[in-house]
Amino acid sequence: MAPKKSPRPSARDRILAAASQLFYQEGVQNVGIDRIIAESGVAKMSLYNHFKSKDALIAAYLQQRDETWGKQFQEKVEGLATEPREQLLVIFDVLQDWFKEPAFRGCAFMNAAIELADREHPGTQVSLRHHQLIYDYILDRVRAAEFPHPEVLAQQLMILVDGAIMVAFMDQQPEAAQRAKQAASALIAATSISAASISATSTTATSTLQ
Amino acid sequence: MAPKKSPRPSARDRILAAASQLFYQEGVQNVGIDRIIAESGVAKMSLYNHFKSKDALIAAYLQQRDETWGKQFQEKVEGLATEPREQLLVIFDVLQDWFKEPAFRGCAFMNAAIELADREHPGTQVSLRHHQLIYDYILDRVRAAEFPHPEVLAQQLMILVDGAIMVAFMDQQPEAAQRAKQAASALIAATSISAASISATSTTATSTLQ
DNA sequence: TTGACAATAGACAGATCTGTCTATTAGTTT
DNA sequence: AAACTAATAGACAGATCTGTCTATTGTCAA
Repeated sequence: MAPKKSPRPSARDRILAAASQLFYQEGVQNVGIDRIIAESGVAKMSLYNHFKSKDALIAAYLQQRDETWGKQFQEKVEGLATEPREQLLVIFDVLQDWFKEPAFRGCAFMNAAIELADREHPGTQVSLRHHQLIYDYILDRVRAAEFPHPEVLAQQLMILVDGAIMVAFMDQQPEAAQRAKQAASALIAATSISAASISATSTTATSTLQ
Repeated sequence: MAPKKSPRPSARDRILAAASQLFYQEGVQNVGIDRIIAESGVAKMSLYNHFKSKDALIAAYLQQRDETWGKQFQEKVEGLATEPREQLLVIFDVLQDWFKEPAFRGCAFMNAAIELADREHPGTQVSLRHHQLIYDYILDRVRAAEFPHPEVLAQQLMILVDGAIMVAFMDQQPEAAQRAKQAASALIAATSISAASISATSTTATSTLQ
Protein backbone atom coordinates (compact mmCIF):
# COMPACT_ATOMS: atom_id res chain seq x y z
CA MET A 1 0.00 0.00 0.00
CA ALA A 2 2.79 2.41 0.89
CA PRO A 3 5.07 3.28 -2.03
CA LYS A 4 8.45 1.62 -1.71
CA LYS A 5 10.85 3.12 -4.22
CA SER A 6 9.24 6.52 -4.81
CA PRO A 7 11.65 9.22 -3.65
CA ARG A 8 8.72 11.25 -2.46
CA PRO A 9 6.20 9.86 0.02
CA SER A 10 2.55 9.82 -0.92
CA ALA A 11 0.44 12.91 -0.37
CA ARG A 12 -1.32 11.23 2.52
CA ASP A 13 1.95 10.40 4.24
CA ARG A 14 3.30 13.89 3.76
CA ILE A 15 0.12 15.36 5.21
CA LEU A 16 0.32 13.08 8.24
CA ALA A 17 4.01 13.84 8.71
CA ALA A 18 3.47 17.58 8.65
CA ALA A 19 0.39 17.35 10.84
CA SER A 20 2.25 15.18 13.31
CA GLN A 21 5.09 17.67 13.56
CA LEU A 22 2.94 20.77 13.86
CA PHE A 23 0.13 19.36 15.97
CA TYR A 24 2.53 17.99 18.54
CA GLN A 25 4.80 21.01 18.59
CA GLU A 26 2.19 23.74 18.70
CA GLY A 27 -1.05 22.02 19.65
CA VAL A 28 -3.94 20.84 17.51
CA GLN A 29 -5.92 24.03 18.06
CA ASN A 30 -3.06 26.37 17.30
CA VAL A 31 -2.28 24.91 13.89
CA GLY A 32 -4.51 25.63 10.92
CA ILE A 33 -5.08 23.60 7.80
CA ASP A 34 -3.18 26.17 5.77
CA ARG A 35 -0.04 25.62 7.83
CA ILE A 36 -0.24 21.89 7.23
CA ILE A 37 -0.70 22.13 3.48
CA ALA A 38 2.13 24.65 3.26
CA GLU A 39 4.47 22.43 5.28
CA SER A 40 3.56 19.26 3.42
CA GLY A 41 3.52 20.91 -0.01
CA VAL A 42 0.13 19.52 -0.81
CA ALA A 43 -3.00 21.07 -2.27
CA LYS A 44 -5.85 21.78 0.08
CA MET A 45 -8.17 19.53 -1.86
CA SER A 46 -5.73 16.66 -1.55
CA LEU A 47 -5.96 17.01 2.19
CA TYR A 48 -9.74 17.01 2.15
CA ASN A 49 -9.75 14.06 -0.21
CA HIS A 50 -7.79 12.00 2.28
CA PHE A 51 -9.38 13.30 5.46
CA LYS A 52 -12.95 14.44 5.58
CA SER A 53 -12.34 17.20 8.14
CA LYS A 54 -9.71 18.69 10.40
CA ASP A 55 -11.16 16.71 13.28
CA ALA A 56 -10.68 13.52 11.29
CA LEU A 57 -7.09 14.54 10.57
CA ILE A 58 -6.49 15.11 14.26
CA ALA A 59 -7.85 11.67 15.03
CA ALA A 60 -5.69 10.12 12.30
CA TYR A 61 -2.63 11.92 13.64
CA LEU A 62 -3.23 10.53 17.11
CA GLN A 63 -4.07 7.10 15.79
CA GLN A 64 -0.83 6.97 13.82
CA ARG A 65 1.17 8.24 16.77
CA ASP A 66 -0.44 5.68 19.03
CA GLU A 67 0.77 2.93 16.74
CA THR A 68 4.30 4.08 15.90
CA TRP A 69 5.13 5.68 19.24
CA GLY A 70 3.69 2.78 21.21
CA LYS A 71 5.58 0.22 19.17
CA GLN A 72 8.89 2.10 19.46
CA PHE A 73 8.44 2.57 23.18
CA GLN A 74 7.78 -1.12 23.64
CA GLU A 75 10.80 -2.10 21.54
CA LYS A 76 13.10 0.18 23.52
CA VAL A 77 11.88 -1.18 26.83
CA GLU A 78 12.25 -4.75 25.70
CA GLY A 79 15.68 -3.99 24.27
CA LEU A 80 16.85 -2.85 27.68
CA ALA A 81 15.39 -5.56 29.85
CA THR A 82 13.85 -8.99 29.52
CA GLU A 83 12.53 -9.62 33.01
CA PRO A 84 9.10 -8.03 33.59
CA ARG A 85 10.28 -6.57 36.86
CA GLU A 86 13.24 -4.88 35.19
CA GLN A 87 11.08 -3.77 32.29
CA LEU A 88 8.89 -1.85 34.69
CA LEU A 89 11.93 0.11 35.78
CA VAL A 90 13.57 0.74 32.42
CA ILE A 91 10.31 2.29 31.29
CA PHE A 92 11.56 5.36 33.10
CA ASP A 93 14.92 5.28 31.36
CA VAL A 94 13.15 5.25 28.02
CA LEU A 95 11.01 8.11 29.25
CA GLN A 96 14.09 10.09 30.18
CA ASP A 97 15.56 9.74 26.70
CA TRP A 98 12.30 11.10 25.38
CA PHE A 99 12.26 13.98 27.87
CA LYS A 100 15.73 14.99 26.74
CA GLU A 101 14.71 15.44 23.13
CA PRO A 102 14.58 19.14 22.23
CA ALA A 103 11.19 18.64 20.63
CA PHE A 104 9.70 17.14 23.79
CA ARG A 105 6.49 18.92 24.62
CA GLY A 106 4.66 16.55 26.91
CA CYS A 107 2.31 13.73 25.98
CA ALA A 108 0.58 14.25 22.64
CA PHE A 109 -2.48 12.39 23.87
CA MET A 110 -2.93 14.24 27.14
CA ASN A 111 -2.32 17.48 25.29
CA ALA A 112 -4.93 16.64 22.69
CA ALA A 113 -7.48 15.53 25.28
CA ILE A 114 -7.01 18.81 27.13
CA GLU A 115 -7.09 20.95 24.03
CA LEU A 116 -10.13 19.29 22.52
CA ALA A 117 -12.01 19.50 25.81
CA ASP A 118 -14.65 17.13 24.54
CA ARG A 119 -14.72 13.48 25.49
CA GLU A 120 -16.81 12.67 22.44
CA HIS A 121 -14.32 14.08 19.99
CA PRO A 122 -12.77 11.26 17.95
CA GLY A 123 -9.31 12.57 18.80
CA THR A 124 -10.09 12.44 22.50
CA GLN A 125 -11.36 8.90 22.13
CA VAL A 126 -8.08 7.81 20.58
CA SER A 127 -6.19 9.57 23.38
CA LEU A 128 -8.18 7.91 26.13
CA ARG A 129 -7.76 4.53 24.51
CA HIS A 130 -4.02 5.11 24.23
CA HIS A 131 -3.87 5.91 27.91
CA GLN A 132 -5.60 2.63 28.66
CA LEU A 133 -3.17 0.74 26.44
CA ILE A 134 -0.21 2.09 28.37
CA TYR A 135 -1.90 1.00 31.56
CA ASP A 136 -2.52 -2.45 30.14
CA TYR A 137 1.12 -2.69 29.13
CA ILE A 138 2.22 -1.92 32.67
CA LEU A 139 -0.37 -4.19 34.21
CA ASP A 140 0.75 -7.10 32.04
CA ARG A 141 4.28 -6.74 33.35
CA VAL A 142 3.18 -6.37 36.94
CA ARG A 143 1.16 -9.54 36.57
CA ALA A 144 4.03 -11.36 34.91
CA ALA A 145 6.30 -10.36 37.77
CA GLU A 146 3.72 -11.91 40.07
CA PHE A 147 3.40 -8.98 42.40
CA PRO A 148 0.43 -9.09 44.77
CA HIS A 149 -2.42 -6.66 44.07
CA PRO A 150 -1.27 -6.09 40.51
CA GLU A 151 -3.91 -3.45 39.74
CA VAL A 152 -2.83 -1.32 42.67
CA LEU A 153 0.83 -1.34 41.72
CA ALA A 154 0.04 -0.84 38.03
CA GLN A 155 -2.08 2.20 38.84
CA GLN A 156 0.67 3.62 40.99
CA LEU A 157 3.24 3.14 38.26
CA MET A 158 0.86 4.75 35.80
CA ILE A 159 0.62 7.76 38.10
CA LEU A 160 4.40 7.93 38.21
CA VAL A 161 4.61 7.82 34.42
CA ASP A 162 2.04 10.56 33.89
CA GLY A 163 3.47 12.63 36.71
CA ALA A 164 7.01 12.37 35.38
CA ILE A 165 5.78 13.52 31.96
CA MET A 166 4.02 16.55 33.41
CA VAL A 167 6.87 17.55 35.70
CA ALA A 168 9.39 17.11 32.89
CA PHE A 169 7.22 19.30 30.72
CA MET A 170 6.29 22.01 33.18
CA ASP A 171 9.70 22.37 34.81
CA GLN A 172 11.74 21.31 31.78
CA GLN A 173 13.33 18.74 33.99
CA PRO A 174 14.19 15.46 32.25
CA GLU A 175 15.54 14.17 35.55
CA ALA A 176 11.96 13.76 36.70
CA ALA A 177 12.23 10.36 35.04
CA GLN A 178 14.95 9.26 37.44
CA ARG A 179 13.00 10.55 40.43
CA ALA A 180 10.01 8.56 39.24
CA LYS A 181 12.19 5.53 38.68
CA GLN A 182 13.51 5.69 42.24
CA ALA A 183 9.96 5.97 43.47
CA ALA A 184 8.90 3.01 41.34
CA SER A 185 11.80 1.04 42.71
CA ALA A 186 10.78 1.82 46.27
CA LEU A 187 7.17 0.94 45.57
CA ILE A 188 8.11 -2.37 44.03
CA ALA A 189 10.40 -3.14 46.94
CA ALA A 190 7.69 -2.28 49.43
CA THR A 191 5.17 -4.39 47.54
CA SER A 192 7.53 -7.37 47.34
CA ILE A 193 8.52 -7.32 50.98
CA SER A 194 5.11 -7.15 52.54
CA ALA A 195 2.22 -6.05 50.42
CA ALA A 196 -0.38 -6.89 53.01
CA SER A 197 1.12 -4.95 55.89
CA ILE A 198 2.04 -1.89 53.82
CA SER A 199 -1.40 -1.78 52.27
CA ALA A 200 -3.04 -2.19 55.63
CA THR A 201 -0.94 0.57 57.16
CA SER A 202 -1.67 3.08 54.46
CA THR A 203 -5.34 2.18 54.42
CA THR A 204 -5.52 2.76 58.15
CA ALA A 205 -3.74 6.06 57.82
CA THR A 206 -6.11 7.01 55.05
CA SER A 207 -9.30 6.38 56.94
CA THR A 208 -7.90 8.00 60.04
CA LEU A 209 -6.95 11.15 58.22
CA GLN A 210 -10.10 11.38 56.20
CA MET B 1 -11.83 48.22 46.65
CA ALA B 2 -14.34 45.42 46.23
CA PRO B 3 -17.95 46.49 46.84
CA LYS B 4 -19.30 45.05 50.08
CA LYS B 5 -23.06 45.58 50.18
CA SER B 6 -23.85 45.92 46.50
CA PRO B 7 -26.11 43.06 45.48
CA ARG B 8 -24.26 42.86 42.20
CA PRO B 9 -20.49 42.37 42.02
CA SER B 10 -18.44 44.85 40.07
CA ALA B 11 -18.07 44.45 36.33
CA ARG B 12 -14.48 43.34 36.75
CA ASP B 13 -15.44 40.64 39.22
CA ARG B 14 -18.25 39.37 37.04
CA ILE B 15 -15.90 39.18 34.09
CA LEU B 16 -13.33 37.25 36.07
CA ALA B 17 -15.99 34.94 37.46
CA ALA B 18 -17.38 34.12 34.04
CA ALA B 19 -13.92 33.78 32.53
CA SER B 20 -12.87 31.48 35.34
CA GLN B 21 -15.85 29.24 34.82
CA LEU B 22 -15.63 29.06 31.05
CA PHE B 23 -11.86 29.00 30.67
CA TYR B 24 -11.49 26.15 33.11
CA GLN B 25 -14.43 24.17 31.83
CA GLU B 26 -13.81 24.46 28.11
CA GLY B 27 -10.24 25.68 27.78
CA VAL B 28 -8.85 29.14 27.19
CA GLN B 29 -8.63 28.67 23.44
CA ASN B 30 -12.12 27.27 23.05
CA VAL B 31 -13.87 30.19 24.73
CA GLY B 32 -14.28 33.49 22.91
CA ILE B 33 -14.65 36.97 24.32
CA ASP B 34 -18.29 37.03 23.24
CA ARG B 35 -19.08 34.02 25.40
CA ILE B 36 -17.56 35.73 28.41
CA ILE B 37 -19.41 39.00 27.98
CA ALA B 38 -22.65 37.12 27.43
CA GLU B 39 -22.16 35.02 30.56
CA SER B 40 -21.08 37.95 32.73
CA GLY B 41 -23.71 40.33 31.35
CA VAL B 42 -21.14 42.98 30.66
CA ALA B 43 -20.48 45.17 27.65
CA LYS B 44 -17.53 44.34 25.47
CA MET B 45 -15.95 47.71 26.09
CA SER B 46 -16.14 47.15 29.84
CA LEU B 47 -14.09 44.03 29.39
CA TYR B 48 -11.48 45.81 27.32
CA ASN B 49 -11.41 48.68 29.79
CA HIS B 50 -10.46 46.30 32.58
CA PHE B 51 -8.19 43.98 30.59
CA LYS B 52 -6.18 45.19 27.69
CA SER B 53 -6.46 41.95 25.70
CA LYS B 54 -7.72 38.41 25.88
CA ASP B 55 -4.22 37.24 26.73
CA ALA B 56 -4.18 39.64 29.66
CA LEU B 57 -7.55 38.29 30.78
CA ILE B 58 -6.21 34.74 30.61
CA ALA B 59 -3.24 35.74 32.74
CA ALA B 60 -5.53 37.49 35.23
CA TYR B 61 -7.78 34.43 35.40
CA LEU B 62 -4.81 32.21 36.21
CA GLN B 63 -3.37 34.72 38.63
CA GLN B 64 -6.64 34.90 40.52
CA ARG B 65 -7.02 31.13 40.53
CA ASP B 66 -3.48 30.75 41.77
CA GLU B 67 -4.30 32.91 44.76
CA THR B 68 -7.77 31.65 45.72
CA TRP B 69 -7.25 28.01 44.84
CA GLY B 70 -3.84 27.87 46.46
CA LYS B 71 -5.11 29.45 49.63
CA GLN B 72 -8.12 27.14 49.87
CA PHE B 73 -5.99 24.09 49.21
CA GLN B 74 -3.58 25.10 51.92
CA GLU B 75 -6.38 25.74 54.40
CA LYS B 76 -7.96 22.36 53.74
CA VAL B 77 -4.66 20.54 54.19
CA GLU B 78 -3.90 22.37 57.38
CA GLY B 79 -7.42 21.78 58.64
CA LEU B 80 -6.91 18.04 58.30
CA ALA B 81 -3.45 17.71 59.78
CA THR B 82 -0.97 19.71 61.80
CA GLU B 83 2.15 17.58 61.58
CA PRO B 84 4.13 18.20 58.37
CA ARG B 85 4.42 14.47 57.78
CA GLU B 86 0.66 14.03 58.00
CA GLN B 87 0.07 17.10 55.90
CA LEU B 88 2.03 15.53 53.08
CA LEU B 89 -0.39 12.64 53.10
CA VAL B 90 -3.67 14.52 53.49
CA ILE B 91 -2.74 16.52 50.41
CA PHE B 92 -4.03 13.50 48.52
CA ASP B 93 -7.29 13.45 50.45
CA VAL B 94 -7.87 17.06 49.50
CA LEU B 95 -7.02 16.18 45.93
CA GLN B 96 -9.58 13.40 45.96
CA ASP B 97 -12.34 15.74 47.09
CA TRP B 98 -11.42 17.94 44.17
CA PHE B 99 -11.35 15.02 41.72
CA LYS B 100 -14.85 14.08 42.78
CA GLU B 101 -16.33 17.43 41.86
CA PRO B 102 -18.43 17.14 38.71
CA ALA B 103 -16.71 20.21 37.29
CA PHE B 104 -13.25 18.69 37.71
CA ARG B 105 -11.35 18.94 34.44
CA GLY B 106 -7.73 18.60 35.44
CA CYS B 107 -5.32 21.28 36.52
CA ALA B 108 -6.16 24.71 35.15
CA PHE B 109 -2.49 25.64 35.03
CA MET B 110 -1.24 22.58 33.22
CA ASN B 111 -4.17 22.88 30.85
CA ALA B 112 -3.39 26.51 30.13
CA ALA B 113 0.32 25.84 29.65
CA ILE B 114 -0.50 23.11 27.17
CA GLU B 115 -3.14 25.11 25.34
CA LEU B 116 -1.07 28.26 25.06
CA ALA B 117 1.96 26.29 23.86
CA ASP B 118 4.20 29.29 24.39
CA ARG B 119 6.45 29.60 27.41
CA GLU B 120 6.62 33.37 26.95
CA HIS B 121 2.86 33.84 27.15
CA PRO B 122 1.97 35.67 30.37
CA GLY B 123 -0.59 32.99 31.16
CA THR B 124 2.04 30.29 30.83
CA GLN B 125 4.36 32.21 33.08
CA VAL B 126 1.72 32.33 35.80
CA SER B 127 1.14 28.60 35.36
CA LEU B 128 4.80 27.70 35.64
CA ARG B 129 5.17 29.86 38.71
CA HIS B 130 2.12 28.19 40.26
CA HIS B 131 3.67 24.80 39.66
CA GLN B 132 6.80 25.95 41.43
CA LEU B 133 4.76 27.24 44.37
CA ILE B 134 3.13 23.86 44.85
CA TYR B 135 6.55 22.27 44.81
CA ASP B 136 7.81 24.78 47.37
CA TYR B 137 4.82 24.01 49.58
CA ILE B 138 5.62 20.32 49.51
CA LEU B 139 9.32 20.90 49.97
CA ASP B 140 8.70 23.04 53.04
CA ARG B 141 6.78 20.23 54.67
CA VAL B 142 9.32 17.61 53.73
CA ARG B 143 12.00 19.79 55.27
CA ALA B 144 9.92 20.41 58.38
CA ALA B 145 9.45 16.66 58.79
CA GLU B 146 13.23 16.37 58.63
CA PHE B 147 13.38 13.70 56.00
CA PRO B 148 16.78 13.13 54.46
CA HIS B 149 17.29 14.32 50.87
CA PRO B 150 14.26 16.60 51.04
CA GLU B 151 14.50 17.67 47.40
CA VAL B 152 14.34 14.10 46.18
CA LEU B 153 11.28 13.22 48.21
CA ALA B 154 9.58 16.50 47.37
CA GLN B 155 10.09 15.92 43.68
CA GLN B 156 8.72 12.43 43.99
CA LEU B 157 5.64 13.68 45.80
CA MET B 158 5.21 16.35 43.16
CA ILE B 159 5.27 13.65 40.50
CA LEU B 160 2.60 11.76 42.42
CA VAL B 161 0.43 14.88 42.66
CA ASP B 162 0.67 15.70 38.97
CA GLY B 163 0.27 12.06 38.01
CA ALA B 164 -2.82 11.65 40.17
CA ILE B 165 -4.36 14.71 38.55
CA MET B 166 -3.74 13.43 35.04
CA VAL B 167 -4.93 9.90 35.75
CA ALA B 168 -8.03 11.21 37.51
CA PHE B 169 -8.71 13.40 34.50
CA MET B 170 -7.96 10.95 31.71
CA ASP B 171 -9.61 7.90 33.27
CA GLN B 172 -12.22 9.82 35.28
CA GLN B 173 -10.95 7.99 38.30
CA PRO B 174 -10.98 10.02 41.52
CA GLU B 175 -9.52 7.02 43.32
CA ALA B 176 -6.20 7.83 41.70
CA ALA B 177 -5.73 10.11 44.70
CA GLN B 178 -5.81 7.16 47.09
CA ARG B 179 -3.42 5.17 44.92
CA ALA B 180 -1.05 8.14 44.97
CA LYS B 181 -1.49 8.49 48.70
CA GLN B 182 -0.54 4.87 49.27
CA ALA B 183 2.49 5.38 47.08
CA ALA B 184 3.43 8.52 48.99
CA SER B 185 3.06 6.63 52.22
CA ALA B 186 5.36 3.88 51.00
CA LEU B 187 7.91 6.38 49.76
CA ILE B 188 7.93 8.21 53.05
CA ALA B 189 8.27 4.95 54.93
CA ALA B 190 11.14 3.86 52.71
CA THR B 191 12.83 7.23 53.11
CA SER B 192 12.46 7.20 56.89
CA ILE B 193 13.74 3.68 57.36
CA SER B 194 16.90 3.91 55.36
CA ALA B 195 17.23 6.69 52.88
CA ALA B 196 20.87 5.98 52.12
CA SER B 197 20.48 2.32 51.28
CA ILE B 198 17.30 2.75 49.26
CA SER B 199 18.80 5.59 47.30
CA ALA B 200 22.00 3.62 46.70
CA THR B 201 20.06 0.56 45.58
CA SER B 202 17.95 2.41 43.05
CA THR B 203 20.93 4.37 41.77
CA THR B 204 22.80 1.14 41.20
CA ALA B 205 19.83 -0.39 39.45
CA THR B 206 19.58 2.68 37.30
CA SER B 207 23.13 2.67 36.06
CA THR B 208 23.04 -1.06 35.53
CA LEU B 209 19.93 -0.91 33.44
CA GLN B 210 20.94 2.12 31.47
C1' DT C 1 -28.71 70.74 38.65
C1' DT C 2 -24.66 69.87 36.57
C1' DG C 3 -20.54 67.63 35.47
C1' DA C 4 -17.55 63.68 35.61
C1' DC C 5 -17.22 59.11 34.90
C1' DA C 6 -18.40 54.37 34.25
C1' DA C 7 -21.01 51.15 31.93
C1' DT C 8 -24.06 49.84 28.10
C1' DA C 9 -25.54 47.91 23.33
C1' DG C 10 -24.18 47.02 19.21
C1' DA C 11 -22.15 48.04 14.78
C1' DC C 12 -17.90 47.53 12.60
C1' DA C 13 -13.19 46.47 10.59
C1' DG C 14 -9.83 43.22 9.87
C1' DA C 15 -7.89 38.93 10.48
C1' DT C 16 -8.15 33.98 10.43
C1' DC C 17 -10.04 29.59 9.83
C1' DT C 18 -12.60 25.58 7.77
C1' DG C 19 -14.33 23.60 3.93
C1' DT C 20 -15.89 23.87 -1.18
C1' DC C 21 -15.48 24.67 -5.99
C1' DT C 22 -13.22 25.08 -10.39
C1' DA C 23 -10.09 24.64 -13.92
C1' DT C 24 -5.74 22.73 -14.98
C1' DT C 25 -1.88 19.55 -14.98
C1' DA C 26 0.56 15.18 -14.32
C1' DG C 27 0.80 10.14 -14.26
C1' DT C 28 -0.82 5.55 -15.15
C1' DT C 29 -3.38 2.07 -17.47
C1' DT C 30 -5.61 0.15 -21.28
C1' DA D 1 -3.24 7.55 -28.07
C1' DA D 2 -6.97 7.90 -25.03
C1' DA D 3 -9.17 7.65 -20.81
C1' DC D 4 -9.14 7.69 -16.13
C1' DT D 5 -7.45 8.99 -11.79
C1' DA D 6 -4.94 11.80 -8.63
C1' DA D 7 -2.91 15.92 -7.52
C1' DT D 8 -2.39 20.95 -8.14
C1' DA D 9 -3.14 26.20 -7.33
C1' DG D 10 -5.94 29.28 -5.78
C1' DA D 11 -10.25 31.76 -5.49
C1' DC D 12 -14.17 31.78 -2.71
C1' DA D 13 -18.05 31.58 0.81
C1' DG D 14 -19.25 31.60 5.37
C1' DA D 15 -18.27 31.49 10.01
C1' DT D 16 -15.83 33.13 13.98
C1' DC D 17 -12.82 35.82 16.59
C1' DT D 18 -10.36 39.93 18.56
C1' DG D 19 -10.36 44.52 19.30
C1' DT D 20 -12.20 49.42 18.24
C1' DC D 21 -15.53 53.01 17.80
C1' DT D 22 -19.73 55.45 18.70
C1' DA D 23 -23.66 57.05 20.76
C1' DT D 24 -26.41 56.47 24.73
C1' DT D 25 -27.65 55.65 29.47
C1' DG D 26 -27.10 55.51 34.33
C1' DT D 27 -24.86 57.07 38.84
C1' DC D 28 -22.97 59.76 42.19
C1' DA D 29 -20.75 63.89 44.05
C1' DA D 30 -20.21 68.80 44.21
